[in-house]
Parts: sequence; structure tokens; C-alpha cells
Amino acid sequence: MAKELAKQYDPKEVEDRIYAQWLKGKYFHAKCEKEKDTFTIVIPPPNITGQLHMGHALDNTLQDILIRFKRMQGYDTLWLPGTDHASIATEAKIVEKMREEGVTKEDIGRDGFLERAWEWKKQYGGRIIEQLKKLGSSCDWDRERFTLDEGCNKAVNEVFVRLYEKGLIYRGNRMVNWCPYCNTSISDAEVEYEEKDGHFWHLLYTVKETGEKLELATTRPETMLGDTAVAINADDERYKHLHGCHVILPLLNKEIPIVCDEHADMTKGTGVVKITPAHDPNDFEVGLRHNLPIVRTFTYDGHLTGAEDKRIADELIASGRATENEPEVLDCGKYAGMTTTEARKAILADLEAGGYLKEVEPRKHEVGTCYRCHNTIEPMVSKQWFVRMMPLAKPAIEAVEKGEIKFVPERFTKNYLNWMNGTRDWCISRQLWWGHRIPAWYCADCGETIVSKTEATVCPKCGSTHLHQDEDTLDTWFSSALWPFSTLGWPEETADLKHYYPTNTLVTGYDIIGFWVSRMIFSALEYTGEVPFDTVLIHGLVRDSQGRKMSKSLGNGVDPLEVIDTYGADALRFSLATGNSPGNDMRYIPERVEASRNFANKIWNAARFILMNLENDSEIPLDLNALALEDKWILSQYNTIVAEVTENLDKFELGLAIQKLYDFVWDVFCDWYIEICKARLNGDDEAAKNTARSVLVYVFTNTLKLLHPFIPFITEEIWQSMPHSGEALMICEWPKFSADLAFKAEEADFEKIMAVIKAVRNRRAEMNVPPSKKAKVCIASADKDVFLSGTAYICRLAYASEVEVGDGFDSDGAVRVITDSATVYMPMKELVDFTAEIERLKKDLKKAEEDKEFFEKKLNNPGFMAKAPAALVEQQKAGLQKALDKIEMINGSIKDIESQM
RNA sequence: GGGAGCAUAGCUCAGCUGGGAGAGCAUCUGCCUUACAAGCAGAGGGUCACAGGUUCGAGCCCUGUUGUUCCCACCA
Repeated sequence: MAKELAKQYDPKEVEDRIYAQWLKGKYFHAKCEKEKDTFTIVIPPPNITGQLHMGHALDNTLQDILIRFKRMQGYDTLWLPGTDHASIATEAKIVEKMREEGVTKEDIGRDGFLERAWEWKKQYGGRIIEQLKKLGSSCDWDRERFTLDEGCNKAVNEVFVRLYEKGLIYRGNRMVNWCPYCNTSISDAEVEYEEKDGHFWHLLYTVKETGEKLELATTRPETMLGDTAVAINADDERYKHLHGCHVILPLLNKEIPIVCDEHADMTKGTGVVKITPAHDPNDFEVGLRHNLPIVRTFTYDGHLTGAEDKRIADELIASGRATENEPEVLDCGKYAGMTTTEARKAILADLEAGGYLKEVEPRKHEVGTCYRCHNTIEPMVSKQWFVRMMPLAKPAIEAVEKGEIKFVPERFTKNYLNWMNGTRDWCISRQLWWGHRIPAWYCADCGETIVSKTEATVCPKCGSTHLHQDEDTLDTWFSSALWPFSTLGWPEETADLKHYYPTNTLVTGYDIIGFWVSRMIFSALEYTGEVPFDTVLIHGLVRDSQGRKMSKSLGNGVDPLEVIDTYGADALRFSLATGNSPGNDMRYIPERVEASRNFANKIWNAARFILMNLENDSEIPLDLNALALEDKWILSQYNTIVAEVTENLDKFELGLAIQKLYDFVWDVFCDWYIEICKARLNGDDEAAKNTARSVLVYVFTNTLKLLHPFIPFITEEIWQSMPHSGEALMICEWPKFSADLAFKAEEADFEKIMAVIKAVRNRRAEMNVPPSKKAKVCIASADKDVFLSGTAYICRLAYASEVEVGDGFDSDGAVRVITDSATVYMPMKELVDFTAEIERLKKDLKKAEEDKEFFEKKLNNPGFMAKAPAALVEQQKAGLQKALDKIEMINGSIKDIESQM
């Protein structure tokens, strides 16, 4: 006897040991083998602040399946791992921790803060990597990267300088989304719109020239102090007489012009719009068109501006350093220092007191919020760095339209194109410290801007050495956008970059197509001249069992590590991979993980059975000449599975691939083939025994290979217990379809035997005959040889005391069942009820006749005959023949019984 | 306002180029048959949301309707 396995599979005992073994063997390490084709995936780098959640588990399971599959297929395979510095999230975490200690950023300064941040990274940054290992991820850990490491920084500076020199990066006063809580600008992509209850406040502004009250509505009355005009539509008949007039801004008693602008929509509200260029994106545009003053009334941390704010701004303007669109700042007087919420209240109260508030209308509206903290975004004119998107988006759109990059499923192409087509200039500067500092310096003497890859020390314009670097850092996504090539060494022409770039498949969720995928594509095209990957495999979200998004606030998140601890990593992986189709959301159902665990255990026990029946560890060669019918059947079935699994993996249909394997292992191999082998294994024929062993081992170990990408731990553990050559399953060669193993005729013959066994079992169950009660089974069939070859296991599987095969049998007192190739008699006199038998047979007959009609209808349909493919027509003919045969047999039996009654 | 997804068994979902509706879980019946009770053998359960259309043939393709989810959009 060979090795013995425990009765139940215990993942805890196996997983860490196997993972250590893989690491020791350096199987994950890509060796940059020049002669081999490559397959490369770069991991979507998880945030260092993060803990492994179900989304990561799904994303990384899919990647690991693809990587392991390709590795076994013989590609030089690289899965490049790493983490993202996540500027805004990490900085928020550290600031929060400091707050608990009573320390602010300002207290410790930039260097002190960064010291803390790196310390934090050291402490927690590796956590999620360790968690990925628990999942079985076969990343090349020797190549692990971090978006804020030195290499990435080099790439970032390189890109920044190149784009700046091409005029594709610029700095200017523009309308940005400002998060007063995070105290930084964020990009358009980082704004999430949420429907909130709000109001429409109808205000009355007095027209200076005519004295009439002009009604307008606003959802943000607190911005009114910054109004520098009121807009009407030039074609609006109601207001033609007001062209060139002015209104008196309430509270400030300031005269502002009435302008005609297309932005004012006659069909909406009163057709009059207040214009606040400093705090509304549309109004900013209107302001530019009409050369209106831009008056800022909010501070960057969400309060109303006061005297000091105004002094600073005035000073800048007076110094002549102000750039285009530099906003003025208003001293908001009694409102200064109030938060925007307080100011809204106070201003509304004063407007009402002054008779300027006509009515209040409740209204739901979409409010922009920060994706990090979900506080309301204040649109704000601010001086920031931007990437000019138009020239970059164009090639990125073309590359996808030309099919150089393929989205799976295809529908996400549209999603991507919509995003790319609609994208506006990208605000990349952040008022944060944790991140890539913007490589720009300003001359204190002449105001010159110097953009440089290395530290600037002398002003090239005036020779001054009084330079200071821009205080801001770059959007995290600016460095993530370079990930597929910065991690391979770009801008250096490294061996890795040459060999592994462009990468192949990017696996990610549909939620970050805009944030990340699109930016990688245009970045790669611009800097490397190539697409970063050829395929983007999109998956959905993992939701909770009720279909809700898993979230911290709901507390409905399921911790993958706990699942692994309870059921094993393989069970989790299996659950995530199976029944999941590309691009669609899925629910996490605990029962499914349990079912997956059961499947793992099923495989485990199949292995146990095989091992129990082997004499030793040595391999047994497969002798194609010694095969029995059932051996040919299982080999042929296995062979088909090889082709199907490979095909589906190639198509990224991972769920279908593993489903087919599940069915094959459980329903075909275990439920049928193993059961059938027992007859030979328990018999005395040593040669037959050995053939059975050889086929069991062959099919099983090769099936382990097919299963390995999905459930790597258990398959590796079992494979190493089985007779094998080679160090590890994970570096075995992927099985190939083999014409030698395609036994179509034998498959069909064996199915006749299966049909008889199933029919007997079915009939026995109907009659409630327990397995312990055996009965003789007599098979009358034209295919005598087929049934004769299977008597040993028909006996076992059909609970027969003995099996006889012949042309006809004494039907007296026999229960009978009819398949399309045989009539089976079971002498069970005491159970035979002639009336019931006839009733059953008539039921069968009815079904057979329905079948006959079904096929005849098709075959008599001229349209079908003329247009259906030939193979299908043949199939229908065969079906009809089977039905006819069956009808004949049933009629014979009915007559037979009637004659005995 | 634009775009997309989903609607199939009691529940959760598969069903890849159109060719007699599937799985897991749950339910019911019988089994501790020496790999596995986390198991074995059976059974029941579906007008594939609705209405049209294309086709010899539609769960699948087209049009519309309803319900539902999501993404995008500056509607004051």
C-alpha cells in the first residue's frame, strides 16, 4: 500500500507548508528566459492602508488562476506584485492617529510627518501582502514594488518633466473640486454624487436702473457674497429691457452687472441665474466669457473668508505675481470665519429679514462628495497643476477602437470610451505631504518656475539661489498610471522591461476603469509608445448575501481571512471562481463556500481511495492495449475535459472551466469510474487490477493539473502523495488534448451500460427496494458484447445478485425496465404487480411516443430539412430510431404481461 | 438627461457563436454499499418578467413595456 491520507482534508495543516515549499522552490520567480514567450500580469496594487477584503480575494484569485495556468503551459510567467501609497487615505489615517496623540501636521512639519508616514508604512504596509499569500497568490515577491519607491519616483519625475516640456502639464487657476475636510483638491473622478435633500431658495435682487425685483433661485445661498453678475438669456423676452442693467447684491449692497449668457436657460426657473465665478464650475466659465471678477468667499478649509485672507490675496495681487484668473478675496465681515453651513443659516436669516427671500422650495439634488470622506465638495477656483487630456486621450481611444486592447466582457469598451471621451483636464496636485512631491521649484526673486527631474538649485532666468519646491504632491493615480512599466524599470531600458513589457492581462473591477485603467492606457501610449496590456479582464463586485455592497458602515463585510481559516483558501477560491461570469457582480453566500469545501474533501477522498489501492509509490505506465471499455470511456471523457477547460480558460471563462471540472470530478470520475473500478480492484486478476490502477492514477493526477490553478493547495498536496515524477504540481506541464484518447464508439457503448444501471436503480427506488435486497438482472439486448463486458460492475452498481445477458428471458414474474438499447428483467416475483407494471410501461410508452413525435415533426419539416446543418439532421434521425426501438420493446413487454394476466 | 447590466427551480446563480431548460443549496424518499454522512442512490419543482417581431427553430437575436441595480452628466 502507498501513502495514507487522513480521513478528512485539513487545509490548516497543508496550506502554509505547501506555500513555503513553493517559495523555497522559487517557482513564483520569473527568470527572464529570453527564448520563451512571456505572460505578464501586474497586480492592481492594493492600498497599504487596506486589509484584504472580498474584492481583493476575487481579483487575486482570478489573476492567480490565469498565472498558474499560463505557467503550466510553459510561458515565462511574471505576476508582479506591489502596493499603492494611497496618498489621501494614508495621510488621513496618520493624521487621525496623530490627532489621538494631540499632534497636528503643522506641529511636526513636513519631515517629521513623512518620518511618521514611512514608519507607519513599515509597520502596516506589508500586512496586505501577507494576506495575499494566505490566498495562495503566486506572485514574484522578489519583484515586489511600491508606488512611492525610488524607481517609481524616478518614473514619475521623468513623466512630469516630459509632459511639462511638451506643454501637456500646466499650472493655473482653475475650478477644482475642493474637499474642505481632507483639505485638498481632488480630481473629477474622485467626486461621487449623492442625492441629498436640499432646497431651492428663491431670492429677489433689485434692478438698479428700473427698481424691479428680479427673482432667481439657488441651492447654495451662502455663495451669494461672491456673486459678480446675474445672467439672463439674450433671447429671453421677459428680460429684454434689462440688457445692460445692473442689480444690487443684497447684504453687500454691491452693484453687479446683468449679463446675457447661453448658460441661462429660459425654460428653467425664472430664467435668471446668479453668477459666482469663484465657487461654481459653470459660473466660472460664464465669468471667463464676460471677464467678470472672480471673488473667493470661502477658505480652503471650508470657512468664510475674512480680513486676513483678503490681506494675503491683495498682497499677492499687488506684488504682480498673480497669474491668470487669480481670484480676489472678500472680507465677509460678520460672516467671516463661519463654516459654510453656519454661513448659509446666517445669510438666509439676513436675506429673509431684508425681504430678499421670496420662497423656499424643498428639492432633492445631486451633491458632489469626496470619495474618501463623503463630505460635500466645494467647487473652488484654485491654483493647481493639470494634465491636458485632449491630446493624450485621442491615441488612447484609438488603441481601444482598433482592438489593440480588448475588454472582457466587451461591453466595458463602451464604458471606457465614454469616460475617455468625456474626460476633462486632470487636476493632479494635492495639498498633501504623503506622495510624490511635485518636481517644480519657484524662484523667490523673479518668480520663475523650474521643472526638473533633479533638485533645482539655481534659477536659470535670474541666477538666484532662492528657490523653493512646490509644497504639493501628486495624485496617487499619477504614479499608479505608470505601474505596468515603472515596475519593470522604466525609464531605464531594463532587461525586464524589454522581456515582459507590454504586459498581457489586467484584471480589475469595473469600478476603477476611469481611475486607473484609462490612465494607464494613455500614459503607456504616451511614454512607452505601446499599449500597457492586451486584455482587460473586468470582474464585478462581491456583495453580501442580500446583494448589498460590503461596507464598513454597514458592518456587512466578510473577512476572507476568516473564511480561509474556517474552510481553507481553496474553498474560498473555488467559491469566488465558480458561478461567476466576467463583469457581473456576485453575492457571497456562505453555503457556497461550504459546498466548495465539500468538493475539496471529495477530491481528497478520491485520492485516499486510489492510494489505498496502490501497492507502492511507483508510477504505472498506461497501456492503451490493455484498456477495458470503461477505461476507454473515462479516458475519452477526461480528454474532452482537457480541451474544454483549456478552451474556456483561453476565453477567460474561468467560471465555466471550473464548473466543468467540478462535474467531471464528482459526477463522472467519482460517482462512476471509481465505483466501477472497485470490481477489478477487489478481484483476483492482477493484470486487470493494474490496468485499473494505471487509469485511475493517470486520469486523477492529470485532473489535478487541470484543477490546480483554481485550488492550488489541495491539488499540490495530493499530487505529491501520488506516484509522480517532478518536484511540484505547480510546475507540471498543462495537459493537452490527445487524439489517442478519443474513444467515441466506446463512450457510446458505455453509455448503454450506464443507461441500464440508471434504469434499474430508478425502478428499484420507485419500489422502495433497499440495496441490501439483491435481485438477478437479466439484460436482453442486441448489444450483448457490450453488456457482457460490464457484468462485473453492473452487478455491483445495479445491486444485482447476478447478471445474465441474452436475447430474451422468461418474463414470468419479472419487473422490467426498458432503455433504448435493452430490456432488463428482474425476477422479483413478490414485488410484481401486473397492473402497476403495465401502468409504468404505459407511462414510459407515452414518453417514448412524445419523443418520436418530436423528432418526426422536425424531420417532416421541409424548412428544417432544407436549412438545418447535416449533423443536426443526423442527430434527429438517430433520436427517432432510438424512440422507435424503445416503443417496440415497450409494446412487446406490455403484450407479454397481458398474456400472463 | 445619457449609457449599461440584470429579470431562468423555494433561494443564489450558470447557460460561451439560436438546435429537446442546468448546478449548488433547500425539500421529499431510501441507504452507515470497506474513499468520502462534508457521503451514496432516487424524486419533486421552471409559460426562462411581459407583449410583439425575425427564423424551419428563440432563454439566447430585434422592437417595445414593466420592475430592478449601477455608471456617467454643471441643470441654477
